[in-house]
Amino acid sequence: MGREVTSLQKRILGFISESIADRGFPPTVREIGARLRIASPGSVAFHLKALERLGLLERTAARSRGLAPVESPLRVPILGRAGAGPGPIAVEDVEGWLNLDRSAGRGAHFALRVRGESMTGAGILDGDMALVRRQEAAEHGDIVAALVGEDGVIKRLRRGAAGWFLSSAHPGYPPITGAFAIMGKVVGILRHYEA
Amino acid sequence: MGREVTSLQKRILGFISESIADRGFPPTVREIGARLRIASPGSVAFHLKALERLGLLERTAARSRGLAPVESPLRVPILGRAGAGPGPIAVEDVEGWLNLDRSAGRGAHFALRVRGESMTGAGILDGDMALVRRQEAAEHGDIVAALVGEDGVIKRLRRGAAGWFLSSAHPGYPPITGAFAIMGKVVGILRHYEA
DNA sequence: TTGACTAGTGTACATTTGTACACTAAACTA
DNA sequence: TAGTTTAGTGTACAAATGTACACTAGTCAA
Repeated sequence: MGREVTSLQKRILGFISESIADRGFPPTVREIGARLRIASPGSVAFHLKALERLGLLERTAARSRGLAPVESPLRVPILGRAGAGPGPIAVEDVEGWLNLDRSAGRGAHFALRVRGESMTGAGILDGDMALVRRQEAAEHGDIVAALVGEDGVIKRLRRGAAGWFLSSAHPGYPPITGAFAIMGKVVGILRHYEA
Repeated sequence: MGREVTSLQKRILGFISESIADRGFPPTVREIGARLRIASPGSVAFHLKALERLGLLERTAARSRGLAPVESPLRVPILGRAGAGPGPIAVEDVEGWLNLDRSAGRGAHFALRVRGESMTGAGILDGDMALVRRQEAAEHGDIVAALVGEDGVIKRLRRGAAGWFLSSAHPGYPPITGAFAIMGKVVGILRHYEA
């Protein structure tokens, strides 16, 4: 079995992601075969085994549809230059894929709604969702979720002469130099515009 | 069949989401039964039918694992006030669930990487991903992805005395009053902090 | 007291499904 | 020339799987 993914294998992986995005569940071996004109289930199994070996696919043995692309199944095409007009998106316009990462659901992350204007200078607005990876420490300059008394806040962690402190990114908000506990590091910001 | 979801049905829906988050694919009728101590597959089917009828579950008939919760399977807990320390997140701290919506993958959306500082005043930074819903028109005040010549840009759509134009949100960037085509409306912003 | 609804058991069955095996064939490499 | 890799067909089979059906039982409202 090869060390590099073939174009057919890429198409198989793409079809699996497409199936998950469209229907909510992965295809069967035979559904893959039907789409990619592979008549024999054994031949599809061969490619799935190769994809698993290459670390591009997780499989659950002997389970129907036991396929999970390692790159998230929630993929949105990232457009490069053009891509005008309605209709399907042309393949040549797709620069890559945005993965809304499935690993975020695995317990290591949580979300915190941002309250107030104290971080607008860093592009974090009131109402944004901060995606936080739980960890007890962070580095100078990281944006973190911290617990100050009873309140969870989103601030930038800094180290000064007097030790660690939390700084805001908006005029009029003084740094927090008192006691605080780090809940985790902010790894992403998600904002939703209504309607 | 009832008009309201029962607590058992909620647990079934939760288990389906859990299965997808953990393994990448939904459970079978019998797997649901095994987890929730329902011995008969017919009984599980009864609840799945009820969930479908209530609009909480999409089903693909006669397909193994043909289950897709309407609320996205990619769920991250949103914490309310407390929730400090390591370890599992306490149920009483969870304010709700952030759904990284599966519908985003269904062809109606694409992503565009934001280039430049022209929208920093609206909290949209260089390098952010804009999640765009494809549509040909938008309303006054909407943030849109538009095509100006060959370039895709993220701007705020406005209507003035002289007609529609695109405005930036940063000093020194003049409005775009020439020809442009709307590619879609920006429905979300996703930012990823590395490491 | 009848009906509707929730909740369940047990059985049955036709398909679906993953996997295994034997075999073929082209392209490339050592 | 022999071996490896990619790519495929066809067949077979046990197990998994969705669905259907007949039946039971408790609760609650009309």
